[in-house]
Amino acid sequence: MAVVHVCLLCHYMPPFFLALGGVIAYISSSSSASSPASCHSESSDSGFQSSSSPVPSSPNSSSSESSCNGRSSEGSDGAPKSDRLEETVKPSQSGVAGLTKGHNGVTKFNGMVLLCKVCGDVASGFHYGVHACEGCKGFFRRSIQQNIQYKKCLKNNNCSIMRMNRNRCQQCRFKKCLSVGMSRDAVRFGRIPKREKQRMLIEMQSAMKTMMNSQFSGHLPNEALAEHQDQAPQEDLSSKPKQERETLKSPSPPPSSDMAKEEVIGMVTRAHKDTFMYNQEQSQNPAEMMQSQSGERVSKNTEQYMLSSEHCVSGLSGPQYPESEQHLGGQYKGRSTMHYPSGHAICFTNGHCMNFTNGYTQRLCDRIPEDVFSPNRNTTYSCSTGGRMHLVCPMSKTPHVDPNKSGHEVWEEFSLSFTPAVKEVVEFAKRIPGFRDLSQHDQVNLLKAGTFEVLMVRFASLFDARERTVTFLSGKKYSVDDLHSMGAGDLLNSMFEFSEKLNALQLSDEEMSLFTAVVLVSADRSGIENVNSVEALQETLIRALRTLIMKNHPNEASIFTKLLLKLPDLRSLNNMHSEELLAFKVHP
Amino acid sequence: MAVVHVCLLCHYMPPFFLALGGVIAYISSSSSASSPASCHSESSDSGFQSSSSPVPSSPNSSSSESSCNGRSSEGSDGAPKSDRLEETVKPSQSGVAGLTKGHNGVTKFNGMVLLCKVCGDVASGFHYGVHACEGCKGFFRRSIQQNIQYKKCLKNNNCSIMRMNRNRCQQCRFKKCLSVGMSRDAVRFGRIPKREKQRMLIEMQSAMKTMMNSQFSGHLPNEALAEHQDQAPQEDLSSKPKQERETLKSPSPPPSSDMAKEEVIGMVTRAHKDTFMYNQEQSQNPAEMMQSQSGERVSKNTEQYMLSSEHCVSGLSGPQYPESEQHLGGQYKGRSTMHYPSGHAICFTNGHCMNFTNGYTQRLCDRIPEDVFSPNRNTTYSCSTGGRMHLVCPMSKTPHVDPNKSGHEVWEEFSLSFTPAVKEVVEFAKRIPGFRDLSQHDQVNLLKAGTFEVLMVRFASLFDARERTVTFLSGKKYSVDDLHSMGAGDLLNSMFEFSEKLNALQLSDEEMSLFTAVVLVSADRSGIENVNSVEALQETLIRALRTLIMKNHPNEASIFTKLLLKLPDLRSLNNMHSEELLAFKVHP
DNA sequence: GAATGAGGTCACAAGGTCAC
DNA sequence: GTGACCTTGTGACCTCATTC
Repeated sequence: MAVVHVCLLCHYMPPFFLALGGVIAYISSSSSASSPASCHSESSDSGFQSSSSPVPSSPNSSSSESSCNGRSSEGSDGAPKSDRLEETVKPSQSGVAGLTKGHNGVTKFNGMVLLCKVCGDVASGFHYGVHACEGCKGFFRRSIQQNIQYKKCLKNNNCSIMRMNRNRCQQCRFKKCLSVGMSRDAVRFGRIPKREKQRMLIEMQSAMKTMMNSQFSGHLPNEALAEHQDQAPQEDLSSKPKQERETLKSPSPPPSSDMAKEEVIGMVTRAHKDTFMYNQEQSQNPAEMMQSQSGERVSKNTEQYMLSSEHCVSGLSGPQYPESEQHLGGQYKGRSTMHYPSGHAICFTNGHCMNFTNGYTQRLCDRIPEDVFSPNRNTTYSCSTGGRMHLVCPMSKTPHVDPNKSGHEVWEEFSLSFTPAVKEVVEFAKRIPGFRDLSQHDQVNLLKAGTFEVLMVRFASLFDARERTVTFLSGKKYSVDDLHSMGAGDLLNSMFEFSEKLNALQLSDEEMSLFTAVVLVSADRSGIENVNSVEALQETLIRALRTLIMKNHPNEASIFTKLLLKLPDLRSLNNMHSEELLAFKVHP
Repeated sequence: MAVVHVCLLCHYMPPFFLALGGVIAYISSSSSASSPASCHSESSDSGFQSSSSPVPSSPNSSSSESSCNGRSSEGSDGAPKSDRLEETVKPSQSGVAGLTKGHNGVTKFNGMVLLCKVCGDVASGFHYGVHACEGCKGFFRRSIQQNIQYKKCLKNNNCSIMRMNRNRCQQCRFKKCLSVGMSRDAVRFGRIPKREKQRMLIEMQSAMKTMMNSQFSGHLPNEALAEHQDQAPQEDLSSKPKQERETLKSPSPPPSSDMAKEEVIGMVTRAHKDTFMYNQEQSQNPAEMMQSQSGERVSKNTEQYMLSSEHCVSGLSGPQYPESEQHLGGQYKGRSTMHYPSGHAICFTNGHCMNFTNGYTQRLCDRIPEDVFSPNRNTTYSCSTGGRMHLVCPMSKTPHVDPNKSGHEVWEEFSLSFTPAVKEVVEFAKRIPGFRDLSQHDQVNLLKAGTFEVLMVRFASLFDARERTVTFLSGKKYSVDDLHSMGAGDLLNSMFEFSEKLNALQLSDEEMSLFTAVVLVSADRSGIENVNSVEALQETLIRALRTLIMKNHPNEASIFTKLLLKLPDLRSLNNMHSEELLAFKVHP
């Protein structure tokens, strides 16, 4: 979950290409870390194939670079810079072609401009352990020298830092500096060791090559795919010893397991799409999506969702799944969840929350697990803060509870709002290949333990970290502050944090599908009978996910890791949520 | 800034030996020179002092120095050095086996890397009468050539001089140069006289022998030991697996990022080894370990551990950590842990467990978090099942509670047993590079949330899934059934399951180190102030872990994934454990 | 002739400066 | 306060004198 603010391939050079008169400036705006889409999104034309052959830096080419490297520099100094570039673009005298640096500070590599890891401006060198521009270098220096405590960020502590806006929020800029690794301890004096240069050269070339492949061919050739499939994610193949690389590249044909992976991916993706109507509504009109995030539109979506999903799921549960099987647990009596309560509702308060575990479970599977949890079920369904009743849960239509309604009525209404989503998760689970091969006991337990987590992932988009709002299922948005004033507490904050990070990954539908499947089978296993089966299924899904990620983001394997690291976070959220329920029971 | 708290041989040749599949690298990272307490307990007659904390590396670690020299971050040049190391490991042609020197400047002695006496960096030779690196050589040269009067030290005229910070205070650096004996009068031109070499060889060997025998004879097989002493190192190479040799010889150096990773690996591994005495005791004698898992031996180990670890940690926490810093949280008042209680004790019952969160935290950091959890702390310290009192926790000496003892006494005793382990975790955390750069608040919160999980990993070996026994810290084994009859419940089962899977991975020390570090910084973040910093640190550690896994198991990349998937499991265990505490509170 | 270190060189980065 | 430019080191390599 660590948000890497650099497109790894990339490490230093996250990027897009600019092809200019045959000379390529290799530039990144690493700052937009969270938007992998912006990485490698631009492709140069075919002129730029020979990644392995260092781009010759002829005098005239270099000047064009500087004039086009995307830097809207201050103008006055633009010309001199380009002049100096020319001077410095020459074969390194140290014998390692590649890295050159003008004394004006523009660091180039093989004719490619290295960019500031903090703001994406042109880097002037390796400062405090990071390729950085003069601005960020100076800023960081002042920050640490004078130990400045910057004013609090006025937004969400996650301002994007780009050349254009780097001066808007000092706190976030400094944070970014630290997060990309700037440190007094990381300074490197003296000249760059030959080997280092050599290494950079190789890295760069490999990065370019990879990029070329993925850019021009749309997707990776099978060979490349095979390369990744059984390897743990690597940030950069070139960093591996030669022999190893060769092993990786060996043209082993895609094994049958690969086919299985593709199949798994396809099935899970379809399952997801078929069982997540909210999402479908949302992405139904991409153009519209691009246009705005207007409350109205969302409102329409969510309303539609609430109407449609119920329908959708019941449709699914027809011929495909015999009625008997709908009762996931049958007469199974859930084991005590005392030690590990698994309430599935999404709601966050500061200690009080409704307990609707049973209610929804009942609707969900037509079964009533023996939940030690809810002796008073349906009597304590809402949060009371300062005398007012609130239901601070985005899965409800609104946090406001009609005081004229009876407890039962409130419950019914709320139940109506989240039931479709829960049902969808169940349907989704059932369509995960292999899930239904597990014992019913385990299916139920995974769902009990994991539904909240799946919903959290599915509905992460309801949390808008930038605006600090939560969109309820009615489509209405509420500000975090309002929700806090209604009694929401730490759980809400944590959910926001989680959502923000997850949303930043901008997962595709396919990825989201696989990920939620993994989330589900990774659910807490304390009540699982046959752990090995669950693990085997998990492994299959994990492999599929990895394959998918490697295919979609060959240069950002770390996304896979990031996703896995979401799992403990989800677990914590789940537990916090459960504890809310428990706390409620203790102090109703 | 990353504080390197490594206890090393000392001042001048702060070092430890690394046994690397036959090649011994003699390396140091002169850490805070101000930690004499734990340093150089042994000194050879030769003037080569040996470290009190020798850290043998895992046999398969391929890049020797990088993983152990404690050089910090930038490390860009470390890798090349390591490569050349291998190149230069060849029989001296001068007729005296032993000293060799690569033209890159790395001076080796019998395959051991000599370190700069000033800053601990890798020495390039014998400069001005002292083994020194290129940096200190140049610095000293300029100093005396130009007779520079450096600016007064801004601190106490006793800045520690390490590779990382050697440029921060010129005055102190120069002073250090002089104090270690650099002098224009001491220059030695030309080749080293045979006699001199011979003498050095003997000294070195004797130093090594002493060290091997007294410090960590158990870590190296005897035959390997003999090999090192009498044979030229390159012959050792032949004993290495083919692939490993090739890695070593590989001309392409690991990238700087890898270098940094190697450094992280080295530091974390050392931290782990230095702060996990139970482990050390266990592996002190591999031969014995191989023989049996007899209760008696374990018993000895655990008893030793309980005696030694306390000592160890207090040693660590001496001069290296100013008293003020010992108080991890200072006057910090922990936020309410109501929603996410973080008891750290390891114990499992079916709903009843002692609550010693406060007790241990207090001992741990000399601070008392405001734990809403324990109004009756120290009054409810044990499990009562069927009238009998039990303390079903392997971190205690025994599950049986002496009914004649007062609650306070029982608590004290139990506390004594687990406190060392907890302290060790704290010490370990502090030595994770970057951990101490987090805010104290976050350090404390991570420790609060993660200590249990770290302990769970560290002590997974106490759970023997095959035999279905748990070894308590006293060394005594108890069968699962017995423990269940004493009140242990689901938590115990889950712990068993977890341990079994973890143990199956057979992690090396290095891997274990990195993994526990990852576990710690992956702890629940619901109370974290600066999530981004924690995430950045996590990312660093994750990368290091991945690098390590890839290196050690090039064909089993899935191990990395498996490890990440342990995180949610740990989270669940942690939560179950916490819920035990909560449940206890609810039904004392 | 082969080691081996002093001293030189210069690619580079920290930190200072000052117009903006 | 920012950041382009400048000054002052720093240290990886190189050359060459010195010694065996």
